[in-house]
Amino acid sequence: MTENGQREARRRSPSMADVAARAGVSHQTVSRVLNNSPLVREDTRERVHAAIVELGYRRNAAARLLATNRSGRIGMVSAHLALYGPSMIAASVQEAGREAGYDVAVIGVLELSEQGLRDAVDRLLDQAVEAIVVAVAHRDALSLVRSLSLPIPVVLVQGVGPGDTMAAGIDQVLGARMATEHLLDLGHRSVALVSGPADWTEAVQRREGWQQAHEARGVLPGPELAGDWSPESGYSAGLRIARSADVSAVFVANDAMALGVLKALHEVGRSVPAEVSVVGFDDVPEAAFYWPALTTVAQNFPELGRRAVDLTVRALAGEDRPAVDLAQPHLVVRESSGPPRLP
Amino acid sequence: MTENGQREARRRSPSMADVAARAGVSHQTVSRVLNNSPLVREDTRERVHAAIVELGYRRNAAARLLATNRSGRIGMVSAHLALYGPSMIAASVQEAGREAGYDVAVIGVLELSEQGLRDAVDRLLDQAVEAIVVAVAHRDALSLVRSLSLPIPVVLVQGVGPGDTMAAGIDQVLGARMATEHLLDLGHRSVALVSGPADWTEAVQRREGWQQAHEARGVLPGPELAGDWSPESGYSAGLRIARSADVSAVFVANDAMALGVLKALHEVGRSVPAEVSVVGFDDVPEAAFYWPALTTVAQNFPELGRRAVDLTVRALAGEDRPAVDLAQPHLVVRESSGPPRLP
DNA sequence: CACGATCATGTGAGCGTTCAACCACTTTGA
DNA sequence: TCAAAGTGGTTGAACGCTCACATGATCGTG
Repeated sequence: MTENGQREARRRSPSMADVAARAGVSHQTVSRVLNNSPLVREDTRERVHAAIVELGYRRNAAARLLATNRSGRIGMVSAHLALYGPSMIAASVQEAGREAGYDVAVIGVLELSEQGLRDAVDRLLDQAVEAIVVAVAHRDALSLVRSLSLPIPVVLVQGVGPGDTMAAGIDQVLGARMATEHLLDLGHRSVALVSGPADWTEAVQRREGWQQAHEARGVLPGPELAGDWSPESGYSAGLRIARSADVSAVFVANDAMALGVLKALHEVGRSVPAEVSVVGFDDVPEAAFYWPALTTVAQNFPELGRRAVDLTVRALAGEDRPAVDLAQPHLVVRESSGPPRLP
Repeated sequence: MTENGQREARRRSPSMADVAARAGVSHQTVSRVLNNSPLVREDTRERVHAAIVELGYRRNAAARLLATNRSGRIGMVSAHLALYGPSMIAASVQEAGREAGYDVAVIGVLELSEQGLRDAVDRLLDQAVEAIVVAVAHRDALSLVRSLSLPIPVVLVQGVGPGDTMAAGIDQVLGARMATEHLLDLGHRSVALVSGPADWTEAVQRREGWQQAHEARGVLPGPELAGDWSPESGYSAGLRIARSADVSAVFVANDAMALGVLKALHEVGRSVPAEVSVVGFDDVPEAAFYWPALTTVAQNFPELGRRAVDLTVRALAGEDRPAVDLAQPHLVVRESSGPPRLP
């Protein structure tokens, strides 16, 4: 304890007071310099800056947060980050947040239980986030988060529909409709569907778009096969499709399953697109190199991230006018879709 | 200003003092309860807990950090999060960190300049991380980060070689060697290589393993084609391979490029594996559904994450004994590799 | 039955910021 | 000439927690 002074000097990083002493001003003046207050003379400002670099000072974020109660951080809860869509959304929000001057803390929820979600939100709250972006397309998850009534703004960014508030998304119904109409336009009488899991809003919406396209033409939709986003499920759906000779076109709710469908068709010896046309959804970077190159629906994720962050910033600024911001996807036509073989 | 009291009471979230008052104890006792100190009687503990839930109290992390100077957070700087390997590593470290009781803050570096990297580290330092995990396989990036001489431990987790300190990784050389030897064992006289970009340590190491395998047999390696991890680059390499009739086997440094190679071979009409065998690296979830199903090298990412975090925790505990922790990959044989066609 | 242990709790300082209030000194304008 | 307004600074009190230490019970022990 006699070496108290030494110990104290040992490794503590320099504080504002140290800088102030060095520059011969008060700590408050240092604070002003750091916060770009105009109320400080040019030469003192320079003296302070010099002291800062000499001491290698860096401002303590915790103390600042404690005093201001504003962290400059927004939280994001995601699920299924191994899937293409969710991971792209996470990346885009993070990037857009950075551009807007926010740190984005992403928490991936492993199991989509109520508890798991609550934990994720709790951990974000512990990190003092100023707002939370929820990117979980699971239906129950959405309603749960809404029911949490958090003291900070919550913005949705996946599985968004017209009824939502404070939500940014890409119009899944429209995308699916475009894909399906593309196939119908080519002359197919109807289009089969390989869907995603029914408890994902996005799966439901893509199914909806597929249905709408048929309705708009007054024709009955083709058969519907349940998938779970995985290539495996696409593969087994593909085998069943290959068996039924009357299916000439399939809309597959994501590219990974479409890959499985393609494989099944190859194995059975049905050619794509000559015998069966296939359209996917996502436009993963590999899609152009599937065999054959996959026609699919592309989503503008960077744009989505920006819109989500924009919404968040507005909510943070006190704007409470509910808003839904749906961006449009677009169809990328490649080689896996073509006109049906004439009978 | 006259309504100062009201304003103060307005929205401030409850503090330890509030809980203490409510439970009829001192703030310190509340702190003890929160930190599971044994020095508190069971009934007071319950009273405090009750007060906590009644008030909806949650402990202020900033204040805690300010007092303890320990954030319970480790930072991670990643690059190329859109690629399979890097994103898996990021996810696995995050998950392993959580299990070890740490928050993991991931920062994705977009451009791998010195400045970009410095910024990323700066931002992590601002977040008061206790250690930094660097998952950037770019050669220059590695040396740069090492030269930074940060006041906190730095652990490497990608592009790791035998000469490193405090590093966890998967043995890339071994993986590539296994892939190449598999092909040689099948009877191919030599194996061609589609490599990754030369400034990625991992690309260099996979090339090294490919070379070693040939050397061990005393045969000359096949031709080498430069790629950049993208399916496009694999595709154009594939076209060149298809043209040279004497190449019967290719080792492709990642699965995405392997997909491109497969496509090129299909287009030219060379069958896989009858005419050309192809082996990839990564074992992406889709690999089993490529056409044909891709033989490839799988890496145990969750294990890698655990080891990296373990190393970090040990470094945090003051251990400075340098350590390199290389896990073994394993070969997954599927349909894209087979014996050469007899001449 | 007084007397150190041990247990359970309270007290006050300190972490490094920002914020509100205040001060001294200059300029302005009627 | 003097009040008002602006400029460039200082001072001290928060913010909500933990740490070191003090204190008051309770208890076994010689």
